Amino acid sequence: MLEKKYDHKKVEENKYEIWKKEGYFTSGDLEKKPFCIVIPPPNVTGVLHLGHAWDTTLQDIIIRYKRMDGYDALWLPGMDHAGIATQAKVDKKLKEMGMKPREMDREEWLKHAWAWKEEYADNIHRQWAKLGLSLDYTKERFTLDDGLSEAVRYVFVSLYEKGYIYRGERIINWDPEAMTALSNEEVIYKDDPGAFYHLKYYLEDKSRYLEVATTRPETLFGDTAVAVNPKDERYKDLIGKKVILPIVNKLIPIVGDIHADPEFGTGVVKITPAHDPNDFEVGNRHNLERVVVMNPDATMNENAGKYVGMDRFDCRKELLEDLKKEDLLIRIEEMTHSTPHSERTDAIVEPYLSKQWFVKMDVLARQVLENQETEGKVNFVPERFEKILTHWMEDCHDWCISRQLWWGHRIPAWYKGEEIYVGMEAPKEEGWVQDSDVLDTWFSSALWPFSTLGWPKNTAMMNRYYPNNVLVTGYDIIFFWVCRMVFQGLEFTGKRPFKDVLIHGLVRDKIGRKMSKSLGNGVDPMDVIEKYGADSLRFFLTTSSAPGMDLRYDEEKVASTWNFINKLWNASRFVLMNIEEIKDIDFESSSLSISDKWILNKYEYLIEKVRHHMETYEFHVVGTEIYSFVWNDFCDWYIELSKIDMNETSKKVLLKILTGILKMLHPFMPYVTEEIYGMLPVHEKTIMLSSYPILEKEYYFKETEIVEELIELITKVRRIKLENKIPNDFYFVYQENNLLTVENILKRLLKIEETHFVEKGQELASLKEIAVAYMGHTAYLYYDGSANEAEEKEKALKEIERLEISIERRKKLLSNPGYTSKAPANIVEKERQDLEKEEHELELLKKVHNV
RNA sequence: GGGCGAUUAGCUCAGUUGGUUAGAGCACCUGCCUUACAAGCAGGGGGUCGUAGGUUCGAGUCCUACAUCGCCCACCA
Repeated sequence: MLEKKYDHKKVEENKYEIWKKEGYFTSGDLEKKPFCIVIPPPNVTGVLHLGHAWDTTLQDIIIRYKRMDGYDALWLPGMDHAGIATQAKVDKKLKEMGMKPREMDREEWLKHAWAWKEEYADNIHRQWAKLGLSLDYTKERFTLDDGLSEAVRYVFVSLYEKGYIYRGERIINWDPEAMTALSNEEVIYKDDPGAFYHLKYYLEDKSRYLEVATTRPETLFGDTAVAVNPKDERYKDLIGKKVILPIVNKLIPIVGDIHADPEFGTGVVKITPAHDPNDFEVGNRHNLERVVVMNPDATMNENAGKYVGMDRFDCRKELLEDLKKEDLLIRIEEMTHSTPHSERTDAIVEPYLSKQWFVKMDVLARQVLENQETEGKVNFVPERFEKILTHWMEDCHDWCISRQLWWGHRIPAWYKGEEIYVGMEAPKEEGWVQDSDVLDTWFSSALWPFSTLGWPKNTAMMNRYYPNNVLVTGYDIIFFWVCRMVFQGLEFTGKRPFKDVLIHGLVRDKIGRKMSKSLGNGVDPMDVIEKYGADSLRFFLTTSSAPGMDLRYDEEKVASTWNFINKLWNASRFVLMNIEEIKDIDFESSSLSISDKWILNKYEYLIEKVRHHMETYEFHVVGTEIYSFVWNDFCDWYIELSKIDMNETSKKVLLKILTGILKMLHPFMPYVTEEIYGMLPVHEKTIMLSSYPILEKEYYFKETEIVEELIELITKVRRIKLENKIPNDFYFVYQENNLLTVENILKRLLKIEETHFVEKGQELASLKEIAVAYMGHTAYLYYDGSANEAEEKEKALKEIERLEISIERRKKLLSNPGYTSKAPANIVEKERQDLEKEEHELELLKKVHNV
């Protein structure tokens, strides 16, 4: 027997270990149809937050549903080495231990990094277990393991051979703190206070100067020209002449280039080809020299003259002083300026000329756009997120993939003098030196849906589980990750990597702010589990918002989910108390009572709705449907009705429906459903592997309307009793005989005394009368008391008025030929029926209240 | 500059292809320790669906404009 109160700690103890030990999570039954989800690999940098809990629970719900519904469901776990993020954390830790990570031997450093990885992987495993995720650990992968590293090398080599990977000097985003290149996606623009510094660039003959505005004056050491628009009448004549670069006193040309916008500022732009992507292009057009003025750590280099060795911002300050002294600074225009920051280190990113590896994106992107026009497209749920993919593909720049880091996949390129060798393995001859850089983390993540299945080998797993059925992720990493998986998947497997992408939003705090470390408003899912259990957290996370929308974390809602589970717990307790001797759930339809039929009917509709919304990933609808069925239909009405005449059939119906509820709730709340399921007199070894409820059309009953009528009648009488303070020894007088068939129900649920249930016609003149109209029928209460009849009459009059208005509207509607001819027939028919019903109700009410 | 989302009860959110009386949880009011559950039961109140137009027999839902809030992309000498 169940305890009186639901205890989530007790319920959730040990179950995960058993599931895992028994191999319930393990996929591979070849008799069944395959279904596969590959987990978005969390970074081995830290702990999982509520966003992970949400993301993974969604996947677990899908996987558990499919597993129960007869699929060979593989949910493949794994983690991401997260190059720059992990390296930063390992470095920080080493520094705290008093070491100098950047001066360490690379191999030595990597040992520390792997130790870190092991520690954090354990941590993540523990959290996955707490959440109850049914991951197939026998197939777990890590982005740096041998197989995945081979896939990475294979992809690099073959893209290189196809000409889609090249090495070149370009302006890239340089993170001076991590001292590595970044991709465009790893740069975040923030509005910072800054200024436009207006400088004087004198013409060679010093007859006049050009006013040049810049936000980064320290880059002037790298200026190799100033540009004006060739159509700009103000400066047209100056093209070809020279100006004196301030402070440096070097002559640089004035070039005519469309990059200079006559409308913007003074219309004169300084050109620094080594420190600005646009200037780089201008430099190419005019064969300008590229002068790099900074070191990798963003201190000034020897090209900055006396400022050499200074930090870029110290240099800016001092340079401005010097410019002022020489009267070369016209003014400082303060403004907020959107500055690029490194996503990981937050350092201000320096556009920087550097030799890096790139993926040429044009052909790869076009393939994706073409594929999205076909049947084999990637389906986004909700659909609107497809635009993020297509926009990215329509407007993507070549992808800088080399990173000046140690933690990652080493680039499979070797150099000997000017020669380059790119291959899966190192060249055999002597003298080749491997590129010291590693690849962008997203380069390996992009292969995740298939590299985890053994690709590039032609494995059985690959054949069986690829493409994946669905990918679940947040909208914030669509262009980081989803886009890249799609183009790599198409390029290397010829297929989309996954059929569907289910997109969810971000978890926010109670007042709508993004959860972040700096705000300190983060919520640790492990704390929530401690307080309310994983089942409550899971149900809350997955049923509280519509697909694609953000979610506000609200502890009260988690608590309310706990209450729901407690309700389920107690309903189960009631059922179990009553069905001990039941050994099967087979019953004859002929033995079903009207209330049995009513609940079975509702139950079948529930299965239909739940299955439909599970397939379309509308878990919030599934949640609401089950919630209201359990609480309102099953607990409030059916259980109460079943108490009146508890017989073998109703016991079996109770068991059947409870079993179905547990199964439908299992994907959402695996622990408590397993606990209760195990106590049922009829069950399999685990609910996880039991079969999901299927529709049984024979339980659609049409003759259950009387129960609906009863519910309305009972509700109305309860209100009248409560509002009029009518004592329990009232008389209930029914007008129609069909109420006799449900006499017991009325007596019990309305607490009518045995002798007080009487047919219309008996003389009760000494008592007061209140009429109850319900769904076109009437019943009466007679009682000895001082209730406010006037008030009841008032209510009846209000009801009459409402009915009259409604009838009037319906009549008008039905006499409108536009409506009757254009609206669908079933809608019009329903309108007619409702009109008839209301007219009948009105007539009755008027008669009863002598209006 | 381009795109997206939101605006519905006091709060947090649902609301399928347009269909009549717009739902839930929490909060609120009234009465109950009724043998599964007081973290509960029974009953109740509360919304001119951001604004203004339009389409339609019919609009929370579709179209146009506007307002407010938020997000993404691009640009930013």
